Amino acid sequence: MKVAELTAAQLLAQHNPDQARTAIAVRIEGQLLDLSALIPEETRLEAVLPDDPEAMKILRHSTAHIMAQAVQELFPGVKIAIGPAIADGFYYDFEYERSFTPDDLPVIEDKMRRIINSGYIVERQEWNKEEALAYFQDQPYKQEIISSLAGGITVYRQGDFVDLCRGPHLPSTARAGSFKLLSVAGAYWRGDEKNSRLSRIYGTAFFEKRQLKEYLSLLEEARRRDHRKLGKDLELFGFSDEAGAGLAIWHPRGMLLRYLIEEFERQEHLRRGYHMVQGPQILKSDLWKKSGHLDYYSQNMYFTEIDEMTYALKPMNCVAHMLIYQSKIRSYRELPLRYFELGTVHRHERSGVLHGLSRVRAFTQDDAHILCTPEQVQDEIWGVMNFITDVMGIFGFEYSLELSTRPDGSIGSDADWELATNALLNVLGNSGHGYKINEGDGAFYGPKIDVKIKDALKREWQCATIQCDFTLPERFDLHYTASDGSLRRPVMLHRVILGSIERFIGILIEHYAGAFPLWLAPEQVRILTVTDRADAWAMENREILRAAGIRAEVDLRNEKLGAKVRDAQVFKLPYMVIAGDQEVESNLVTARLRCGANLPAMTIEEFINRLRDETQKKQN
RNA sequence: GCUGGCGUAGCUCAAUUGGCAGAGCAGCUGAUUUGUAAUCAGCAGGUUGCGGGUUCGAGUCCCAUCGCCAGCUCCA
Repeated sequence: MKVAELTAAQLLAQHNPDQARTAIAVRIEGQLLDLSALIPEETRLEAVLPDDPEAMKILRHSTAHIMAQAVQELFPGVKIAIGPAIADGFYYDFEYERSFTPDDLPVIEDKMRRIINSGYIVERQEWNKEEALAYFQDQPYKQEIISSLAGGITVYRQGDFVDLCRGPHLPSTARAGSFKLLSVAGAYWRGDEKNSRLSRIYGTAFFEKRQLKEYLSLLEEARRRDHRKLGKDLELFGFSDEAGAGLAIWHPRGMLLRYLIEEFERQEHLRRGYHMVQGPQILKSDLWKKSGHLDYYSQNMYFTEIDEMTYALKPMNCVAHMLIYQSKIRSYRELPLRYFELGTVHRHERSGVLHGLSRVRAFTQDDAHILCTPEQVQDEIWGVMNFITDVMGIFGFEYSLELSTRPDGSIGSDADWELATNALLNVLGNSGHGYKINEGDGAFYGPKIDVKIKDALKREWQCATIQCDFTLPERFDLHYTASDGSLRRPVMLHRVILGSIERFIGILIEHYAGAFPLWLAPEQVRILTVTDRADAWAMENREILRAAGIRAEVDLRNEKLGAKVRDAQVFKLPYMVIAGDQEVESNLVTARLRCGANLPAMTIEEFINRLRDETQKKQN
């Protein structure tokens, strides 16, 4: 008996008329399908409604098609490539006689609105290869895609515009929501710079206008918090054309912030049984040959000649730590050995990837190398994991965990990989935190856990990482004497907590929007005088605060109080102390918080105690 | 590195088709002695990133270079 076939829309209308009106697509056994698809009448289907996570992708992908249609109508002869939905929106790649510019965007948007208002039915069709190749004869990118596909081709038609697509799509262009085209950029066909260059237009779309507005204001907020902008405004750091690209220059306020973070790290490491060490900036090339960096990393290294001998600026800190381990015979009783270094490394990053403090050519890692027995590996990883959790908690970051496992072409024995991978997995399992596994994404020398934190732009940054290494102990022929007198090979862990101090500070600036918690504020208190009658009182109290370890300054300028408050606010200083006739008279402190609130008058001792309490909490 | 865009005073920006490089803030000087986000006035500030070229004349056009921005790619 033949089963009647209906479109998904018809079937939905029969069983659930309410949903049929707002449905974007349907889901059948987990598969997304168009409302226009023909399906057997008795199929169980589920409506994909606008609040469904999949609906957003469909909307954005459909909006990309609408944009392609608009571009094709506005710019005859344009070649269209691909246009997928992405995390926050969509893009479409085009090839045209000129690059698109931001000025084109409003024109395209207008056209898109017209297409949406026309309410074209979006129709799914199945073509064979020959039909598709013939139809897209002027579209080389589509031809290439068609040629690479096996079997039937599905296309979507809306008005006169037909695009190759797997779908699903909105049932009509009228169902598109609020959208905005955001930027134009260069891109390459299939992401390969050897291929022809395309002009990419990025946009975003939401079902509700309110959601679009929220997203746009989030983008605006992200721009406002950009660490490159705040770093300059708050006089933290700078760059100089004369110094060179990707080389940060730390100004007094930024250096103080950095010092506070580094000092915090030193104390935390000492507390956890690490030894502080330091290697030189340049080491002989032969040593890099031994470590393997010359073979695997030399294109990123800087070299120099001294006495006819080649040296390299260190791109990583591990090598010197190997030499320290090797400097004497090691017993199992000494292990684990944890060497910690705030190590500055230099890497020749490609010029196009440099970005503020996030990607630089010289940076400092809070690097440690742990050498231990195989039996100790898991405890050591667990210790590092706790360390990371504590530190992220102090800075108030959310983070995600990823395990990267053995890649093709790796070195080390199966047993080594199993031991290390299991140790990492066990720690992740006990962490109480979800994690993702990236199969085959580990380094060739060992598996690793990466910790990623989110910044204001919701970009994820890799900070902490724990990596097992099977090569270096081998290459440096490290061993220790075991309890039975035999010589054994130690296991080595590389790990960083903040990763790059520079990048971490960049993230911190955006995280706090420049308003650092008290313990990190370079200038914690500024005393603002109302008239010069308070100058002596202000300076005297600055000294009292400084003696108590508080970073205090005075503003004695011949300005109105309002102007001084404003300047202190612009610098996002945590505390302002007002110094006028009243304060000189009473000898009490009147403090203003950067949120605008005033504290009741108190003695300088009470004020100091308050600041100490707040600093100790190390929280926002 | 690739593609595109950009580079004017410390900062934010202006300068008609190629036709006298300008403003606000910051700085300095003076006045003002001021109570919670900008007191007033004056002065000074530039080889328009650097180097070539076209032109009677270049901030503007061309070439090269350095740097910045976006994206691609990269991040053993």
